[in-house]
Amino acid sequence: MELEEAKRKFIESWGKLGSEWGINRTMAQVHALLLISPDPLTTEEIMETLSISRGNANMTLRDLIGWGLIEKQHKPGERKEYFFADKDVWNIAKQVAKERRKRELEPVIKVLDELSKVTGDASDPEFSTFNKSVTDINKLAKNVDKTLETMLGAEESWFWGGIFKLFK
Amino acid sequence: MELEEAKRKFIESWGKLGSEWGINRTMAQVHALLLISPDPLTTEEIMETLSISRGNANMTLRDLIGWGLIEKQHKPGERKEYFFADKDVWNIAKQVAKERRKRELEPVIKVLDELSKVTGDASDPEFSTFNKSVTDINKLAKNVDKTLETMLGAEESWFWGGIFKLFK
DNA sequence: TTAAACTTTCAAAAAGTTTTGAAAGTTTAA
DNA sequence: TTAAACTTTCAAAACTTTTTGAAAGTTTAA
Repeated sequence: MELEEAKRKFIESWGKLGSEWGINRTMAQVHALLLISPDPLTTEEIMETLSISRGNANMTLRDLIGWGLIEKQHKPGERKEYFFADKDVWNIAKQVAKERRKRELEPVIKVLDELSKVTGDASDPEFSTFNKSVTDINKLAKNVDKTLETMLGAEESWFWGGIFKLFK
Repeated sequence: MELEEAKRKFIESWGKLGSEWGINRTMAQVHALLLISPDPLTTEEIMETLSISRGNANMTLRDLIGWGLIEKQHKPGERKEYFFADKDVWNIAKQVAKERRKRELEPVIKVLDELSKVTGDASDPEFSTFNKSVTDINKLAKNVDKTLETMLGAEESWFWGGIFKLFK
């Protein structure tokens, strides 16, 4: 396979994976493009390469900055803004985990905490089934949350040494 | 909060979380409904409770069976099919992880393996940046894959004992 | 100042996804 | 067999999300 074709394929696959995991396709594609670019790119270049509009490029770049996945860079003497991606996949994974935890897991835990407080007649199957499922899910969610917190906090814990020893 | 309101809220929240993670809202809601139902429900009852059409209910139930999250049950002397959800949250998490691994992670690894094979001039920044990102992501993906395999295979490994000791 | 170079906004359009519901198909009991 | 009871299908409609592009806004150098 030729390099240009491989690049296209990489961008396409990354976009598809993103959309399957609830991240919009364009955002994942822009991220992929920056991941394989040795140098920072301008909005113009990104628009061109991916055939997307100015508005879309701008919004997507802002979102990616919001996710902590890319950064702006200014070149001395130039007005244009350049964008580049952090290339450390471990940082990327951490950043995504961190954001999803904050944006999605935390609000759900808040609701589950409320729902866990609902009281009722323990001999009523309607109540006890509801209560068991809610408290079980709440426990799991809180454990995942705590585990993530630990994982994301500790740079090189026993945990990472154990799980990802083949990788780092 | 009253039980009926709490049930509604649980179904709504589960649906929202599902859609954020790439699972269709109705599917997550039907799953939530069955999770808090002490008894199996018919298609009719599900349609009614969630105000969805017959077609939608049928498709969604089939999908949920495909994900291994719910099962059909037949009551002796009755023609209708009843549906019920596995209530063990640990099984649910395992099942979802298993399916996503198969449906999404595996195809991506296949593409990454191919892209890793692309050869080029190591002194060309275009090639070396592409190559580094692809091989790094490939390594991470394979590690996640292996880790999931281990986790999902071993019922009560050191891993779960360690990570989820507060939960089980 | 001014105007060129660039970035941001947002309403409307396009694209993508989900849902509907009526019709077709299947199964069962008699 | 038949027909009632139930399940499945799928094209069209509704809804949701994403994208566009032109206009407005901002910054900078002279």
